[in-house]
Amino acid sequence: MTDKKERILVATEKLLATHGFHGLSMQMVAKEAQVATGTIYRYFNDKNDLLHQLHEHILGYIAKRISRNINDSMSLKQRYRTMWLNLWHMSVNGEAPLINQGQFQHLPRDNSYEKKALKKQLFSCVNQMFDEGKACLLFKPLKNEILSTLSLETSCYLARQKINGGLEITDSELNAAIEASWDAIIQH
Amino acid sequence: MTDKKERILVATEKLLATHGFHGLSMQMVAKEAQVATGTIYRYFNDKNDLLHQLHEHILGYIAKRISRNINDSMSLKQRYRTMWLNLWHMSVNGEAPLINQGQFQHLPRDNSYEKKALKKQLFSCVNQMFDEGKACLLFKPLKNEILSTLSLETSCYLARQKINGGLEITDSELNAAIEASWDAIIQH
Amino acid sequence: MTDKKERILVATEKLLATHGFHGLSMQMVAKEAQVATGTIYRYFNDKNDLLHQLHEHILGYIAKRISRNINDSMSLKQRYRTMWLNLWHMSVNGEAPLINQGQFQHLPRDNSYEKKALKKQLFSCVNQMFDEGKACLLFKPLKNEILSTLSLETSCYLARQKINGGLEITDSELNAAIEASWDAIIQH
Amino acid sequence: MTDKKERILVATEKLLATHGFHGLSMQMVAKEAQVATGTIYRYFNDKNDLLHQLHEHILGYIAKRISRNINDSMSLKQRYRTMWLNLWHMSVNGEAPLINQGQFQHLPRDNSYEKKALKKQLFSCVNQMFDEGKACLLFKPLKNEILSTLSLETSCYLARQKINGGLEITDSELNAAIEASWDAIIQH
DNA sequence: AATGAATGAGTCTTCATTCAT
DNA sequence: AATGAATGAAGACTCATTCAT
Repeated sequence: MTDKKERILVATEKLLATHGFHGLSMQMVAKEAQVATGTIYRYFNDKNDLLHQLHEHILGYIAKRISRNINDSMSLKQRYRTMWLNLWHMSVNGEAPLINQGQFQHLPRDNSYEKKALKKQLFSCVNQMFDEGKACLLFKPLKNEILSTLSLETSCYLARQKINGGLEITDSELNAAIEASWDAIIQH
Repeated sequence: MTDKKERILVATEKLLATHGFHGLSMQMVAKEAQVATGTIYRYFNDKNDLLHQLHEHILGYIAKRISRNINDSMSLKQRYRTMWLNLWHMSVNGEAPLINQGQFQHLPRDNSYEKKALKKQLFSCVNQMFDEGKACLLFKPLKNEILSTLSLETSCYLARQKINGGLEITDSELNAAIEASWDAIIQH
Repeated sequence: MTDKKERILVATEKLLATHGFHGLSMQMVAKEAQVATGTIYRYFNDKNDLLHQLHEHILGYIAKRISRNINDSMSLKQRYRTMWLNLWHMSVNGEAPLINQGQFQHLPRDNSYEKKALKKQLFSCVNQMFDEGKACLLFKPLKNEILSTLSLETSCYLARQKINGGLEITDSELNAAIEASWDAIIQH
Repeated sequence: MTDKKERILVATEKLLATHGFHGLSMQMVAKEAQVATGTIYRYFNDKNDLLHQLHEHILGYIAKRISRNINDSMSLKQRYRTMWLNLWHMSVNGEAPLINQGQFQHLPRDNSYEKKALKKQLFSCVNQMFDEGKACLLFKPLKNEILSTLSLETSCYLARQKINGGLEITDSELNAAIEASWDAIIQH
């Protein structure tokens, strides 16, 4: 990817996190990325396109990040803990500030076929874990989306509260939260 | 509350859900509420204030709605199910379209003291349930915020996926999801 | 018509004549009309609409102006001379600077039904003259549009050359031109 | 003339006819001419210069085209008819789409000395015809510009109406129009 | 209390022009 | 000679806010 395009995307992500969707102007992006306003339009059709491409850019990043330090020889529980903490750290460290923030909800043309395909790819290692867990009767027989929401994604929701200043959480509480979310999906 | 003020708030909520935060103009609100533009400024200092008051308005609504059909004679499990389903129906029916959508995240002056107090009030019945559950050793000894995120709030997250078109869910799956989220917080 | 709308139209006509279609900015119009930029958009949908409405405004003016001092008791020749000179003076004095300048050619939505109807009205006295002339066999049996182009409209074309600085013309030459254009349409 | 310069001029003429003066960008011209944007500036100082040179280019074309099939052995009437029809066909066929359209009216630096000289050259055969006609007392003793406007140029004006869709004209009507315009300039 | 016309700063986007390659 | 990425001023249009009525 061109140097400038990359810089524009990075600048947009940063500003989107700070200012939100409204209050994000192309001039601001240009200034932050240290390019001329017009330059943005060489790489993106318009503001919408910029946000869409950013979305895909971020999804790609999350895809890589969520499966860090995961390999098939690990036990299900180990994989679960690792992914949960990957999400947690990514969220808390602001590596993907837009995750779970609904910032992309009002883009027209969203939920397109390509987006869904991308999400498939994103969660491939997640889906594999859930499939295996259900196959050996360790997990409850529910759709992967439901299992994920009940367990893995709680990581992001807790992180959001921490970031917003509404929640402090110790290491042992974090550990207990992981175990509790694990309880939600295993058979008892 | 004045008739006009009420109408303005209702119009704002509707438009906010449809158009998102950006693309919401005072003129649009005035038209939707059948009120002159200037009238809005009788009841609200500025656009920010309108959104803030709307936020509180909505929180108040949710407060009432979440505890519908709840009374102290019900068992903990019954209360949990009822509140979970109250949240679910409210979310799915679009009664509080802004719940969990992050639409209010970028308001300046947010997370103020009054907001937190309001949230306390909002979750008073929720907190009572968690406190009782922990007292009788049925629930895990975790902060109420964590318990809530792991269990009750999954209702909203699932509802959001349903609304976005990314998830279909049957009645039996819904029931299983409630049970699973219950498993997350009880001791095993 | 509102005072401001009138002022905007007048300003636009003036600037259009001076700067042409390109190089006419809404800011210029606003400044010339002594209104705020946004005010223009209370009365006109967009730039196109402004130009369209100006066009009709001008056609209306020409309609009144071309038939000044005309009445049915005058002979055909007298009426012809009067209309020819009305057009001439209007053109030369810059009363309708856009006449015959093709400034409206690139408006989309032009040549609409309403425009044609307006032109009918505009040329009603002209058409009546040509019809009478053909009825008494004084004029050649041609369509009114053709007769008009060959005779009356030469007034504008000559005026345009005078304005552009390409032609000087004396009173007697003017008179001769009227007679010559009369020769074009009468039977010999 | 260089191949590229020619291509740029041709592209500009085409786009000018379609899009009008406004809505013509150098990028569009470059794309249409299959040339890099910067290349245009090898051959033309700026956009104004491009339009000026295009104007001269077109005048040169018209000069050649108007005198096609004309030679001195033809009678005045024959020459008149031929030139009238040359103009007519050129206009109607869109060979010089900018003729009579006022597209060049607002160029600064226009009506320069060179432009006038060019026009002399352009109308040399026309002027010769009018001079001969006046010398033998066939034509009225008026300036050539006036004679031209009253007779020859009606060709363009009628053509414009036909193109705009405001006028349909049969062959016999066309013929009658030529005769009528001839009547305007001859002595009776 | 209510209106809605008016404002003008600010938004997204285009485009004539330059310049390193 | 030719390219086309980059620039940033300027354009059309919007909208939060005010104020005379």
